[in-house]
Amino acid sequence: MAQQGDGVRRAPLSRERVLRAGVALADEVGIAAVSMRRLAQELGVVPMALYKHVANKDELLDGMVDVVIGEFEPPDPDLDWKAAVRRRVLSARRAVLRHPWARQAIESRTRRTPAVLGYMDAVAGTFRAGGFSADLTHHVMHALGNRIWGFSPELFDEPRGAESPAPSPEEQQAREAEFAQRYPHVLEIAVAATQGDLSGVGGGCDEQFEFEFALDLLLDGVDRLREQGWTSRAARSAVAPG
Amino acid sequence: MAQQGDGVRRAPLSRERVLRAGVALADEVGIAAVSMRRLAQELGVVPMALYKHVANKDELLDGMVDVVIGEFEPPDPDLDWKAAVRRRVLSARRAVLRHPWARQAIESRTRRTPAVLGYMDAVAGTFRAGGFSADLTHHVMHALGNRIWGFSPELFDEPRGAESPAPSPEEQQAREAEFAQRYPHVLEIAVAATQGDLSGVGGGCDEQFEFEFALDLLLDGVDRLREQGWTSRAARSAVAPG
DNA sequence: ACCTGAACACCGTTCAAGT
DNA sequence: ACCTGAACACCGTTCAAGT
Repeated sequence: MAQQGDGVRRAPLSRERVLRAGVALADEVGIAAVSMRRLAQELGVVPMALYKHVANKDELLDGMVDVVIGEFEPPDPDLDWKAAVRRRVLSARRAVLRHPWARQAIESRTRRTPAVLGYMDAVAGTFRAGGFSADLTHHVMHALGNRIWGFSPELFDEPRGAESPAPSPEEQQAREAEFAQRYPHVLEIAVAATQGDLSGVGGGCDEQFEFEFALDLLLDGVDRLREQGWTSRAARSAVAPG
Repeated sequence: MAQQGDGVRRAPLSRERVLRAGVALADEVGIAAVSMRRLAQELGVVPMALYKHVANKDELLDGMVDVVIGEFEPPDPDLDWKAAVRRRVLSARRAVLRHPWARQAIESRTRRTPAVLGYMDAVAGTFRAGGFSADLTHHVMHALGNRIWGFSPELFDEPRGAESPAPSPEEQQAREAEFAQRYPHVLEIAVAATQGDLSGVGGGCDEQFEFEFALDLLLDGVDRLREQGWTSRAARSAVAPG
């Protein structure tokens, strides 16, 4: 039964629809709760039916990342290389922030799909057009690392959703005193980051500022190398001549 | 039966032993194959027994990362800040390379254990001792990101273990031609990276060189900021005055 | 009081039996 | 030829029943 009974979900399955449903489900319940079975249920379909559109769960996740990449906006082609890279990466960032699971999915995927390669090619092409050698472009891409996807790793804890039942004020104070003694420098930079508001260590720092700080540091750094005609051959032989 | 029958595994369980066994198992079979049940079996113990030493699987993984952090070697205290950070990070890199699963485990963990905080405190302390303000130190740590753990993200495919049955030479050539047309810049930088040896795109690049390139780029960049007396307040008001 | 086997509520994926 | 229910070989974790 329920074969043609409920009549609500009649749109035929397709890879596109499976992937979009995967993205929507991950947006709603988090990536950890996305399973083949749960996704099938969401689509009103038997789990096995998904296997006609994706080979396995890995391919599903790859495809979901591709959907996010599809949301990246290409920058105005008239921009100079630095502005173009900035815009492209900040557009990627907006997409990744819209899909909180995407960061972890991108980090754990190793498969390079056409969408992934296409994006990397566009970024590399921007550097090449800006006068970077293929050699330097390669190293620059490595230096940017996952920042080309618009995110940098979480250094500190994610803000916690009150999992422990709120310690008493005096216990809280004792804990902070111990923290200050054991990790004085971490405390210090957390204070510097939040101008004194310590609601959860590391909780209140301006991630967007950090991202752009690091991005510009890297772009300015490689710009300088480009101007100097840096090559990896010269860099290697400077360390180990011969 | 087997309660006292086999006599081989009699060392009493402890958190230490559980974590070390977890590390050894992950080294052997990969992190994906590490399950509570499998680990218990490896220790000659019923799965439930592990729960006396770790609260759950998340805590097991956190503990395993802590074991790896325990292998980091603190640098000679007489080194200047840049050399000290370099040594520390490169020591972390050696440990992470010894445990290939550690990279992914560190990326996916969000819990900040005492071991994690202790290491971050040491790195932050090195910058502070080198004349960096707490403010700049904070931004520098963010810019380094996961590179303080000794790894940078994989940009290209991991070398694949012949999963497809080796295409025919002409098919291989057709595939390469299509790749060259669709992703010319990716191809170009792959060629530049490997000096023409393209056994698997992106396969043969010198990751250690890339890592040190990016590390030095960042350290030199922040050194310049330190000399200039950079502050985030000034940087912010340069963008949006007032 | 301690320990643990069985059970619960899931997984991804295969495959044989049905139409 | 197509489709799919049941099954396989797993998970992490709970809990009640046993000693």
